[in-house]
Amino acid sequence: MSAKHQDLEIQTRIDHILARLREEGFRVTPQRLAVLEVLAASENHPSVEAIYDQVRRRFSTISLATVYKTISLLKEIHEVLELGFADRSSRYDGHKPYPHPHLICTRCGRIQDPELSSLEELTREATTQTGFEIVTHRLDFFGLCNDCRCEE
Amino acid sequence: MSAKHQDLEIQTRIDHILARLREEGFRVTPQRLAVLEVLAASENHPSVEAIYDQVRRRFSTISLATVYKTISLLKEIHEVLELGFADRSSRYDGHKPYPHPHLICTRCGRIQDPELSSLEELTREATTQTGFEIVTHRLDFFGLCNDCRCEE
DNA sequence: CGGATAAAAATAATCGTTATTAATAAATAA
DNA sequence: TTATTTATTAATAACGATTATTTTTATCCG
Repeated sequence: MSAKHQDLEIQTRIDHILARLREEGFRVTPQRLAVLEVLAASENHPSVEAIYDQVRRRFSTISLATVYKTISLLKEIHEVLELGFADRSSRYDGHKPYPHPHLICTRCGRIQDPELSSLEELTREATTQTGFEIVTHRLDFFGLCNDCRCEE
Repeated sequence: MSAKHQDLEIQTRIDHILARLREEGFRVTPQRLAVLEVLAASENHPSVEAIYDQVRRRFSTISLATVYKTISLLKEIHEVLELGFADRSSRYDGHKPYPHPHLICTRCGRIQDPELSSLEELTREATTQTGFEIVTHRLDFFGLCNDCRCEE
């Protein structure tokens, strides 16, 4: 994928979220724009701290609370996906704000999105077996990514 | 399953964990016994608070910190599975202390264990697609259990 | 038993997140 | 445009679940 094409994709995503904010009656402020720009541009499911650090480079006076509030707002309008982990840390996905599987490298922290065609079948199996009406899910695989596996 | 049979199963589980504690060189104290008895008897993936409340009925002087420490110890020797959720709450499974799928009712909080045969296939798919060496996983389905679905 | 030392109780500290409040700025009306 | 309304921000206090600390107690093993 060319750099130009990627820039376009990012801008499209930003525009979409801006439209969603207006649509829901929320104001578009420089702080919100800065946060969602970081989320749209980031390829690495950043943490709140990582977002805060990035945003501060261009917006030195922004408050950490504002970052939290903005992320919370984006969650509310379903434009960001929160990945909370057992160790109480959270990472955020601003690209695909709907449930999908993740592969998490326990060595370098990298998070990758696989396309798993058999997930649908698995959901069906769970439904028929238990009588649950399944609304959403969360699926994480943990292990070593290709790079870390070779370095060890 | 008869009540007697269930009692036997619970006792077997308790004995196993006690053996594991001794094996690892940890002492068996009345507090630890009380906590793991609750974990072994509970069918409902209890929270720390729920365990604390149960234990206190028979052991009124036990400290909350002791409950935390005991659970942490049982995690360490891989005899309890912690399920940490995005809202920072945690529930504990003392029956199957290895990764397995869960169905969580978002209305009543009930947690059920399905047997999903296609999970193995899914893991294979993730491995071949990404080059990850998968070590463990976490899979939760959220929705309405059979009872709650009918009551709504 | 008795001593070494792990574990428990009580409580203080920690830390990520949320709530509060006064100041600011965006939207709207005049 | 300017005034007015009200959402949003910044700064910081508060919160709460978990962890660390310290003193006391109790288990284990010879």
